[in-house]
Amino acid sequence: MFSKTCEYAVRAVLFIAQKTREGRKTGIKEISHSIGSPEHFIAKILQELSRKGLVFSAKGPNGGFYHDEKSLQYSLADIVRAVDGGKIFTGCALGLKACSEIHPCPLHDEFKKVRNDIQLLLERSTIGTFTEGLEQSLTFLNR
Amino acid sequence: MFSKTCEYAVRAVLFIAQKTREGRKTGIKEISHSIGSPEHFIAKILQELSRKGLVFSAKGPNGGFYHDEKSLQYSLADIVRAVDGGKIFTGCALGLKACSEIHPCPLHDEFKKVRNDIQLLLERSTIGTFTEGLEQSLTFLNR
DNA sequence: AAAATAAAAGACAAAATTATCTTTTATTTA
DNA sequence: TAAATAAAAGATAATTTTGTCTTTTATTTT
Repeated sequence: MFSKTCEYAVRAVLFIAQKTREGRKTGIKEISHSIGSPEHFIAKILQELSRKGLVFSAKGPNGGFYHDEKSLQYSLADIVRAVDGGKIFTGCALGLKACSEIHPCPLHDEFKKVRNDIQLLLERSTIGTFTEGLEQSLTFLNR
Repeated sequence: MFSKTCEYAVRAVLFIAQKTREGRKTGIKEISHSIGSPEHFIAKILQELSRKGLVFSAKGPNGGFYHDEKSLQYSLADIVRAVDGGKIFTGCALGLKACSEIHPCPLHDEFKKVRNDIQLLLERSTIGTFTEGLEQSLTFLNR
């Protein structure tokens, strides 16, 4: 569904959001350990998200990644788009570039609905949406 | 969503189904040209599908790929499972192996529905479902 | 100012996916 | 039976994705 990169990205972002809610920054080591990802790999991904303003970072002691209030409001769709692009929301199920409403592939009409459901689901979920479930250990992010 | 291999597979199978309905077999050259795929790549994929009984093949002049009546009844879900496995129907959106109903990731409940919709859609579509649209050029498979 | 901390950046490597090319085997037609 | 046809099989290669390692830069604390 999503690339591994994107899976790690979402998990990391949700973890950072949770820590932000607890009032602390969190470093690469803690993140990679907590979401079960390769350390340098998630570092790269977060560098990119940070360039795009979807997370913030601070160097030096007591540094790490965090969200400000505004970035807690970004949606999971924003994260997915930043990492995987919009293909999953708009692309053809059969990979046909020419597929469109007026020139549809055989699956076009059926898949339209599904893709739209996925997008809506991700658009309406902000990064901050999930901190409570994580806080109470109702949900998890590693392994 | 699906791997490139899977996209080609579904396109090829739908094309073969259409030709079967016209009463003819179709060769790798015609298939690859008609669905816009690399020739030897789709050949490999069809070898595999043929081993699994999802398409049939005949060597020699007037040979090629075709469906029998029974294999026209296979669902797109069968094709997807044969190529990509069932991951898309059952896997965790965040790639967490331990994610389950009783131990859910933050997206689990929301994504359950979407994954199920995708599966239902593909389960209820037989290979033969789409020949008419293709026949009448209401839908297409290449580019 | 020095030491410690932590992200940023860049180079490199492994693995998986996608694609190509050549040879072999089976079948049919002439 | 010979020639032509077409899939099967196997080897190899390119590309993309995923993962690792090392060095540099910025910041904070002592």
